[in-house]
Amino acid sequence: MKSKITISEIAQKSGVSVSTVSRVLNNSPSVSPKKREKIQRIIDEYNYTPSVFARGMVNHTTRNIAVILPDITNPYFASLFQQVERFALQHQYATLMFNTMFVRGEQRPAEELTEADYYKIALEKQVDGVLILGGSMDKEDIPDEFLKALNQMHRQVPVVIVGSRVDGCDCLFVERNLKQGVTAIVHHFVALNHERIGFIGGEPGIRVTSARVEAFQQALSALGKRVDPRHVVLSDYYAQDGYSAMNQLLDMAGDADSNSQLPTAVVAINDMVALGAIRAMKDRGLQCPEHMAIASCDQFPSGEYSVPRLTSLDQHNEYLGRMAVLQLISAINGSEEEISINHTPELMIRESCGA
Amino acid sequence: MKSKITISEIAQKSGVSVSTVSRVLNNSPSVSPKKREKIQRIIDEYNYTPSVFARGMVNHTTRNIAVILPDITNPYFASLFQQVERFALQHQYATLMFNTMFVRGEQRPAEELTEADYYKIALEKQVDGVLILGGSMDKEDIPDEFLKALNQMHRQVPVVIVGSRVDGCDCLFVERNLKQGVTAIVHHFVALNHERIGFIGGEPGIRVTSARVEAFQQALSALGKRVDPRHVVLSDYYAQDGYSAMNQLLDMAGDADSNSQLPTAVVAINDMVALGAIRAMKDRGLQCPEHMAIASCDQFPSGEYSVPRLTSLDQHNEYLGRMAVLQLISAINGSEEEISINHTPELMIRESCGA
DNA sequence: TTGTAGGCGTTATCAC
DNA sequence: GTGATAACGCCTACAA
Repeated sequence: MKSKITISEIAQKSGVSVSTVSRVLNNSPSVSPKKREKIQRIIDEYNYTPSVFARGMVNHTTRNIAVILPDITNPYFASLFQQVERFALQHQYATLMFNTMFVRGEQRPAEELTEADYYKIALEKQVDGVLILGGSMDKEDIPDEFLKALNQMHRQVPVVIVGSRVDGCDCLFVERNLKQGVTAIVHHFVALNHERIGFIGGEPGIRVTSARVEAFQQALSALGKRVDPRHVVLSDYYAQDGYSAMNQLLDMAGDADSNSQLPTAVVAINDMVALGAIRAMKDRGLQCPEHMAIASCDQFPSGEYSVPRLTSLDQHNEYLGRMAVLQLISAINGSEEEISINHTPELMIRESCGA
Repeated sequence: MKSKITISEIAQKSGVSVSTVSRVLNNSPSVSPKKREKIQRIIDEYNYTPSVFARGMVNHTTRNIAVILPDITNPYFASLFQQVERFALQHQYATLMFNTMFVRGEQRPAEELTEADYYKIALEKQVDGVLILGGSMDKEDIPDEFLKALNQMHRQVPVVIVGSRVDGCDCLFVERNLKQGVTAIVHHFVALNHERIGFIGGEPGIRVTSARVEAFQQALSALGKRVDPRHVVLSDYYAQDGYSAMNQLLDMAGDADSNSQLPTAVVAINDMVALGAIRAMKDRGLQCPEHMAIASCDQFPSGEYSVPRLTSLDQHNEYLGRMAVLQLISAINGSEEEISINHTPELMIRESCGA
């Protein structure tokens, strides 16, 4: 690492004091135009950039934010994160990303870091703010100690959580409208004359999932239909989980008394689950949507190129990511208020729903 | 941001000097056990962590690395990056991620940052090392000025590039074996008695693509077969590109004289392209693998749950990511030598190849 | 083994 | 409008 040029060297070469150089660096108005111009020339010539360390020492900021999420390999997080990184950079913030890998428990890193450990690491990195996407934050029962860690972190730096609000958590929230989209799917299915509708995928005990299941049941009972509890099969968020959930559903057909009771349509928690489910159907010689219609709650890229093309919800992740960053930055700048967002998932009707 | 406790306060509370505290912080041996223990207790009690700024001021390191890649939304980069982040953290390095979004030109961020701008930003962030995955680095003709930026960056901090070596670039490289996997696919197809084999997807002028196309042609001609140039349709790396490439291929069937000349098997640059191609076939009433077999060069998660299940190459990205980080860290620690890696893609035979 | 003191590169607060 | 100078929190000779 070549030792960098310092502000005092720039000052010398420009024949001024460090304070004056510092002034042009932070474009303070009180510098004479000619000096300013000369100094700037020298700065450019030597390709000087101020030391982040020295700067940090005095104003205690890094211009870095931390983003903590479970699994960047999951398209939902990837698309959200992409926007976050981009908009943060537009505001001169770089993004430190932490992948907690708390997916299905089994994938935990060897050292057994807990999510709270990640909070601690982020704090040690002296980031100016923390953005949390999903993860344990979204559990139905958040351990007190976890909540405490969160609140404590928020006392040090602003913390924005993309997810459902938690009682007793002081962090800022950017909430998705979890129910509206599901309701739209249900209405769509009912309009298509489906009588028995199921729900597959999503981890039980996680609020993204339970909120959607609840919306699913509410929408149905509002229409005077009831849900067969056997038609709700939760598992997790990946293709293999859609595969296993659909298999469990189809296994019911073996029982004589439930033979004719299979759902004719199912709501999948996301596109990957939908794909896995379609795979499971195919393995039993069943076609989607002919034998069973499917619509998913979370559109992933290229879902429109699958066979069949997936009907799903566009959650407008670009918008969400942008809003989350805006919220974080405004909090970093001292604002207390929560930005209210207008998040409306959009039903993209394609083939898998049979419309 | 609550003002943090400092080393001198810890020193006071422990009844020792700052140097002694500093010694236990950096576990220098010369501290008496009892003092060490007491100091450590106070450190823990007050949850003290040294200021990264002050530390950086003296040893000029951040314990941060930068990862620069084009598009985290692309599963290839996501899986690579996931491993990178994880292994870096195991070595106490946090990861600053930059998503250049240089995908298809059109997606460039509004401010029109070039990749060289990202290098500059990474440098300004004073990272200890830079990891570059794909991007302009992989172009066939790298502009001189770009190469210069790269070399200049490497003079400041170690730069590791995951990709094909570039003449005149001093950075460290972690190279994938681009050809071996393609050859395996070709051999597999030939063993399946395919006479006319095509290649779809991948951006022309990009070396991942051209190296594979070349390997494809070499493998074929080594077997005494020749490639119809019309059967090589390059486009890009996404589903829509597989879709358009396959359509272009199928359009040939319209020409009377080339009617029977369609390939009976194609190699796709990756799973997404393969999926798009299968979609295009379906739209014309064609089945994969019955009408045309497909195998891809880059396996993505859940490719085994698609219809048909995709035959593709497992590039062992976990291994690659780990090696890249190891290379970077060893360079940060002053090692000059390149780690030699043993990268061997593995053919995963599933359904789309028709085996 | 322990403590003292100088310096790392900025910004901010003063004088001028 | 400009220039000294004192922090900022840590590490590392150097002294003891």
